[in-house]
Amino acid sequence: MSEIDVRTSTIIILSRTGNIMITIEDVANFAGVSQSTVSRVLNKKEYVKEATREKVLKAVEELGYKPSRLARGLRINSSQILGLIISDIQNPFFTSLVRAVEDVANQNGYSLILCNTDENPKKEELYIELMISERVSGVIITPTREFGCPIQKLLNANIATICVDRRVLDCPTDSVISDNVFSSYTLIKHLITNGHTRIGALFGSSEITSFRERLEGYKKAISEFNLVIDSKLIMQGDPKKEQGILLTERLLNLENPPTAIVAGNNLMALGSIYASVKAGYSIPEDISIISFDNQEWMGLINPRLTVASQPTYEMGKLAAELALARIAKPNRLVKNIVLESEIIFRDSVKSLKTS
Amino acid sequence: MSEIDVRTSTIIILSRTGNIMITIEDVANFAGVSQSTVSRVLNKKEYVKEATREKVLKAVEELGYKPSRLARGLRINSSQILGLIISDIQNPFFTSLVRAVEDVANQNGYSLILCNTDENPKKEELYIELMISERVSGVIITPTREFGCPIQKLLNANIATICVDRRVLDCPTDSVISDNVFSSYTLIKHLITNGHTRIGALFGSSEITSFRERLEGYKKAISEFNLVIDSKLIMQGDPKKEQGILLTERLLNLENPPTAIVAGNNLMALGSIYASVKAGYSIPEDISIISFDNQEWMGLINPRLTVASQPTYEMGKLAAELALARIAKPNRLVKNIVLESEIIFRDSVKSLKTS
DNA sequence: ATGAAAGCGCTAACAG
DNA sequence: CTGTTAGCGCTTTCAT
Repeated sequence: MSEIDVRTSTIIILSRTGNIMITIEDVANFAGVSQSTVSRVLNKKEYVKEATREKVLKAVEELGYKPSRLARGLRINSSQILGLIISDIQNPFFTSLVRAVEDVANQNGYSLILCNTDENPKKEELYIELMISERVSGVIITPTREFGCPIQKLLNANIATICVDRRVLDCPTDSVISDNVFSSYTLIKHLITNGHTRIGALFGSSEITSFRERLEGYKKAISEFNLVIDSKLIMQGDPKKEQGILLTERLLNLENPPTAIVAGNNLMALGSIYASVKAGYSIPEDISIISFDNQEWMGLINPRLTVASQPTYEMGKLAAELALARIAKPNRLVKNIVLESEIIFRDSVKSLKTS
Repeated sequence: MSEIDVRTSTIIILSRTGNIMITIEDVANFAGVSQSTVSRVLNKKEYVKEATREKVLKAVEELGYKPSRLARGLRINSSQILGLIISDIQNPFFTSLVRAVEDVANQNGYSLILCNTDENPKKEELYIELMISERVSGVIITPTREFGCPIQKLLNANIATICVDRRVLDCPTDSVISDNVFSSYTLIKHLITNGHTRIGALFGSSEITSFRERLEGYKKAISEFNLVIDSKLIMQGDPKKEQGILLTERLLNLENPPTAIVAGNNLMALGSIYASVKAGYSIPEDISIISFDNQEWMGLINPRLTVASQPTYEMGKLAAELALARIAKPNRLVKNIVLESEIIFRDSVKSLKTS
């Protein structure tokens, strides 16, 4: 790493001129009106004589006035900020969700504060408290667990709270999730109808809605086809690449290994593919792999991965809209939205059926 | 899509209890001290008698007091918020950069506001003005162009401003970028030493630092080896997948097509691979492809992609640290940091040399 | 249609 | 060591 200073401090000093933040008072003085008048034209609530309006607008323009959202927020007791608390922005699954929330937020005059919990309840609690301190108008959150989240604190602080991708079951919040049970069930059924009877599963903790429900879908399919649910085949751990690798290795080393593996999310899929290839298995010849969370690269690798694709942008969009709706009407009925996933059938499943 | 109401409005009403935001005054009254004392123990600036301190802390705990960052920010004239203005969070290149900024911000008691410009100067200006309105302490930005960005506005508003991944050349801001010229040069040299003489290039606009410099590195390598710079081989457009596809198709349809293509970023690489495969070319047999911005999937596809990998987390981390440093010392010398990229040689380049 | 004045919740002199 | 007081920049009655 190299560090280069390409400019001199002289230039800096020259550039640091208009340091004074200009306020509503400056605008009022400049326009020769009162602060209330300025406020009125800027918030266009009440009627102002056209001539004064123009005077004010000109002053605003001239002085480059930017109202302080801090002061405004303090006064009206609302920051016009939305908080987004997700587990990890580095997980591409959350990326378009974040984007959607940001889009909706900004279209409606809200700013977006972003936080990553890393599935860590301690961090989650800290961030929830931060949101209260920031007096955000709403929070969209992927809670770390279904019971015992400090989400009630947000509700008590009168902050519109929306769960996304996951739910909490011990307090009444709006939520938007995807149809995890059904999509998991469909995925597993696809495996079974292709002749697979021993299906390894890689999931995150069952304290998290999505993984609990996906496991449920898995079991439902297995039972429905009168196969045995072998607990040795069900692996649960940190839903990241590393655990994906580790748990796949365990699965592959089983006395009676699976012929197919379902990965609980894109990161575990990544790990599972790594581990399989590294162990000398070729996909889908030696092992079939399916996953949740479609990613662009999954259609690019060989073989192209069969996955359950969730409408992540849509989820984020709806969550943000629910937040705005609850801000507008705090006592509206709680709404729990479930979105359909799309199963994308590609080439990572081998048919074991002898035709 | 289905919508299910699983809870009744009764429960909601029951849960909406402690709606009143409790303030420093409440704490002071509860503890039987003045507001200043409460403020003092919470900001641990001055000394407070141990007994009073405990009284206050107990009151804070008891009442669940969370100081309003709005009020605090207004008073001390600093929001303790960092703004991050990037082109698009959906581009995975920015993902770990965002993560890094968020990590540093929160470790230092700052919140993070996120904005996407989509390379749109209008949106960029809007967001810059929003940052001023939010009275953020610092802004980290990937400017949409090297000249004419409204970044001076931030400087005038006395907001610490750091450019990341790109620079502006018409006002003095700190910056952290990667060594685009050199890494591009190295990548192209690798192609040339493998016998490639006609190298197609897919870059974004030269108004953007990274693309301008990568093009520069490209030309430098070509010239150095006494090859001709053929402008037909140099394509520039929106640095996204769609343009990656379109421009690759043009390249492939040239009368005298290239034997290798360099993609200016991960999205163009994605498009280029798509287009090549779709046109029936196999990589690297028929066409060699290299790219910038290493992504996990690039080591997973067949062939594994040769790329220049930038230390994105490190870039974000340094940018955030520069922001904090400038907030602490507004008149420090402007610092421009250049980080080394790592060239990862993999399998997407075919040797044209006959041995 | 506009101005005066109060106050949102907090910090920071300034006293004592 | 602690309390009193005066704002930070804005919105919002209440007058006029």
